[in-house]
Amino acid sequence: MKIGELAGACSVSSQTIRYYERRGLLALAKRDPNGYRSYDERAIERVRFIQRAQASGLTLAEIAGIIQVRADGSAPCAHVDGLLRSKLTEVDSRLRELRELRCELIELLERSATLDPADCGTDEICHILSA
Amino acid sequence: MKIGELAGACSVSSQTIRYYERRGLLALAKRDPNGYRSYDERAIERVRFIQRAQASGLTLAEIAGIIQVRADGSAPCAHVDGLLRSKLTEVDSRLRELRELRCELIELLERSATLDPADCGTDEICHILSA
DNA sequence: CTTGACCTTGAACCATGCTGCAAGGTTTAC
DNA sequence: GTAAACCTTGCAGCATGGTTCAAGGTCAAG
Repeated sequence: MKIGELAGACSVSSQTIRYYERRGLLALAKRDPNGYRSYDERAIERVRFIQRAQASGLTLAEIAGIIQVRADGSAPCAHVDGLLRSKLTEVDSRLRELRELRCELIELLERSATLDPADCGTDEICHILSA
Repeated sequence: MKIGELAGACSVSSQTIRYYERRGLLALAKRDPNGYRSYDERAIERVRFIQRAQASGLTLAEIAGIIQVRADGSAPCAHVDGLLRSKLTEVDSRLRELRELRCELIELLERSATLDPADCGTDEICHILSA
């Protein structure tokens, strides 16, 4: 399987595959006599793993870390569990921030609805966003 | 008022002030005979405006756009209202995404709690994140 | 035998909001 | 008079997850 076929099977670009290899997410590929990278079915599974991990909010660096633990011979379960927990904490605090931001935006929009643009003085930028 | 004083008054660095100038968020400052930038009180108000707009989730590019409308002589209220509305839409969809991600993380963590690391086969990276 | 589609490498570029550095000039305090 | 603390400029770098480019090699179809 050449790089383009692997990429197509996983709906990413060939460049992305090479990028994953550089980042240590994919092992150095075997090469055909012409120098082309050659992959087997397990490479598809590996890319899918990366995609599932990304969908769980893990960064490529974190995913590379998981793969490294496995490569070192241990089950990365405890490590993964820890990552998922801290990711949950991050998501929760980001959710709090966004909810606050949402409130702020609603307030500003209500204010905007009651203000007349004609009253927006030239000595300020815009009274909707004034102090 | 020199750049460091303005920066201190707004709790940002001098570099940030220069950066805002380069980005078109602050007008080119008047210069003292020695070449130092010289600001008046209104510069403080301007930086505070930028900070409030940022706290509302607007990007520096969007804030520069607002300032440009004002510089062109019009009240930017309608423009600001539009930006705030689209920002609310963005925040709402980001909230949806994060809530989904949170569910996904909870499910994975429940799964993690029921799986035994000893069952995590070497033919996969980690069964917590398997298909 | 040429055209087009694929493959190779390394490096630069994208957005975002700054921050840091180098190499100098100025001002203030002692 | 000298050292610290400010100011100037321009340019490079950070993190993130890729994308794009340049300049070439390989392969299959017609």
